[in-house]
Amino acid sequence: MVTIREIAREAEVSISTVSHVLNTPGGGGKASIETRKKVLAVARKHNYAPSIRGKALREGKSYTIGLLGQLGIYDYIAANSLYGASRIFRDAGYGIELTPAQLPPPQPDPLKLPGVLPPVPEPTALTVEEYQEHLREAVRRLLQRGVDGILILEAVSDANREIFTEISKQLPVVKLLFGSSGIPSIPSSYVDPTMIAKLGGEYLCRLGHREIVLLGSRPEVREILDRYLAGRGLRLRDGNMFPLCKSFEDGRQALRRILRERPETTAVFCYNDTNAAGVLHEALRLGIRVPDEISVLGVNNLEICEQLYPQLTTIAMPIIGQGEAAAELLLELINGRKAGDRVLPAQLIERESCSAPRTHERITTT
Amino acid sequence: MVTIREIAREAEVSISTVSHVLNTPGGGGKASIETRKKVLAVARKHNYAPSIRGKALREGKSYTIGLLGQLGIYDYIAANSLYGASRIFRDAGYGIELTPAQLPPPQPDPLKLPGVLPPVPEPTALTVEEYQEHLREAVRRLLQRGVDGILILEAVSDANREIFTEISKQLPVVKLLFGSSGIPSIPSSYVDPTMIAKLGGEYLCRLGHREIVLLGSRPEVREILDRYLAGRGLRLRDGNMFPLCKSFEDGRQALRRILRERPETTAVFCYNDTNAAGVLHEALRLGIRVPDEISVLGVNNLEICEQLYPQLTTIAMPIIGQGEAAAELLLELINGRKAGDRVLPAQLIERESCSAPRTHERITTT
DNA sequence: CTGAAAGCGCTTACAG
DNA sequence: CTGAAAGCGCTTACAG
Repeated sequence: MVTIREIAREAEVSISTVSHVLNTPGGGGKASIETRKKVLAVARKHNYAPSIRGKALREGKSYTIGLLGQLGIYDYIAANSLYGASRIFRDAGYGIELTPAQLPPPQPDPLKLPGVLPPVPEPTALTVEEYQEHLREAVRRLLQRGVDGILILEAVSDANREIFTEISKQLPVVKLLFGSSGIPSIPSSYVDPTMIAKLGGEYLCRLGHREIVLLGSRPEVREILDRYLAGRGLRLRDGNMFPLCKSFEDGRQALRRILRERPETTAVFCYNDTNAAGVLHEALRLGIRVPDEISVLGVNNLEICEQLYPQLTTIAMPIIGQGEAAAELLLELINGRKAGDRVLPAQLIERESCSAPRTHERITTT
Repeated sequence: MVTIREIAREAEVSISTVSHVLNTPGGGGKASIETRKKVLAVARKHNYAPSIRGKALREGKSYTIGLLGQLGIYDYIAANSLYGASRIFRDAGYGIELTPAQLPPPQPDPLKLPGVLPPVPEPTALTVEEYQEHLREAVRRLLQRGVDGILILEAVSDANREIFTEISKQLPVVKLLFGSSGIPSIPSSYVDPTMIAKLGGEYLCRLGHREIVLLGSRPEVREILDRYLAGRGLRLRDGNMFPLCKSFEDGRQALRRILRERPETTAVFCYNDTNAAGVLHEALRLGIRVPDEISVLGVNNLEICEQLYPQLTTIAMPIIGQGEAAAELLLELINGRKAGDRVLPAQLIERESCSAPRTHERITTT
């Protein structure tokens, strides 16, 4: 890369003048038109753009955002919302610093060849202390690299709340996804859980379902849905049996348990598409017809929805949009303004996995 | 962040001495033990680590790697191999610069709410010229940010070969995934296609299949597999009908066409898990039993394999390992050494979608 | 053994 | 209208 010094020499002016011309787009009325032209011509000729490194040092900021989170780039939703954020940051002249603060991915290498590849640590095996150590180390690196703000891509929990609160005193911090941060100094961008609960409840009621089970939602969603159903003389039928049902495998087991303990169920409201995929998978295995014998509703609208059998009806949310909102929040904070939560809407996507209940046709159970 | 100047003042030494003590871990025999102790104590007290920004400017390097690619973070394989790379870079003191060079994701926002969210451009609609402009802009930003090297996460094509070649003259560049780069100055890390072809061919032959169809592989894989089969008196049965079969939807259509035009087929070798998922989906729809009536073999070992019905037998590759290898290559180049391609092994993962052929039991077609 | 000085690429008062 | 100077945080010869 050519430096400002070389541009100055070739344009036969001082570096001050070069800097000035380049930083006053309109002309500013300072440099003479001739000088201006000459400098711009030389700069264009060399395709010169001021080095961020020099600028950063001088201005005391880095034009870089640090990314902090375990999920990070390894999850469809996180990745796509991050793309949304990256567009906003890019347009504002900011880069995203990825690596040094990145926690391990949620799973080990799909293929381990013993003796050929180094073993990948199993992050699920991390103790709380190890996790916290990991997080602190990540923050330390981010600070050392002088990021201007931090984007958290992780759910706030007892294990990290204190650490996050601590950083937010030193630096602008915004959280992306996973609901509100619960920390006043850390605004968040997320999708309205009330809307998700109501959209799902309303849809299933409209189809005529009265025996509905909810899989793996946060407590507040459950409460909202319960209240909505109560308004129609209904209630959730699962007795809160499945608060932790999240994964594909969880979904499979949940369906078996539903068939055993709640055979009257006509609709399963799965709070993510992944456990919904597990429910569908197990239904296929057991010969339970979806949606004829049981309706399945997901949340997220992942790519996988169209690839499942039957295709999954789900509640979509603006994934890229959440990232954009978070980036806007963080830029607000960096520019010294106040910022509050950004709550985005959801939308129902009808496919094949829900229909009116036809309970009495059920053929198989177990 | 506290600076070296404050450490120096508090330890009552010059900044030179602070820098020296911190940069000679062993003691180096230069500073006195007392001074050393004092400096280290103060540094530790403040949790001081030298700012990368200052160091970078002085040393003429940024300790940052730029990421260039369309897929980037949005794909399971790319994301996980990137995680592998990030670990290596982090341990070497390098960060990864994400945003400004990132091209759009392969697909639009799963949810578009008109009037609520800004529209997301459809990258598939990019013309070659737009794509090239995008790429050049990304490179320009990366250079402006002074990255020490570039990691390319994209297949080399006629549209970008020249641009990539050009960058590799200015900066160390390494390509990750998608086979060899075909550009001498850009080494690559990838999985051995010969091994994939042979593993698949050998496995299907061992099961007794003689009527095999190949879906969506690159030509060289086809050739290798053809040669392997020829050694056993067999040949591929598809007449190269499906070179471009990549997506889920492609897989669905391919199965219908196979049943129509190549009904004798007993095994489908899908060159990725995604089109294999399409084949399985369509088989379910049509009532074709897998593997009883037709065996399906994938490549990649994506998460989805275990979630399909039946679970997909596939050829796995070291995904994180490929990223690690690429990072090592790039560090070699940055440190002024030569580096060649790194070719990694594959491995068969048996699940449920392949068995010995039982063609005569087929019940349905269409 | 320790510190003053130069310099990486830039911007911003300030002087002329 | 233009340029010399200071300084962002660091490291590295060099002098003492």
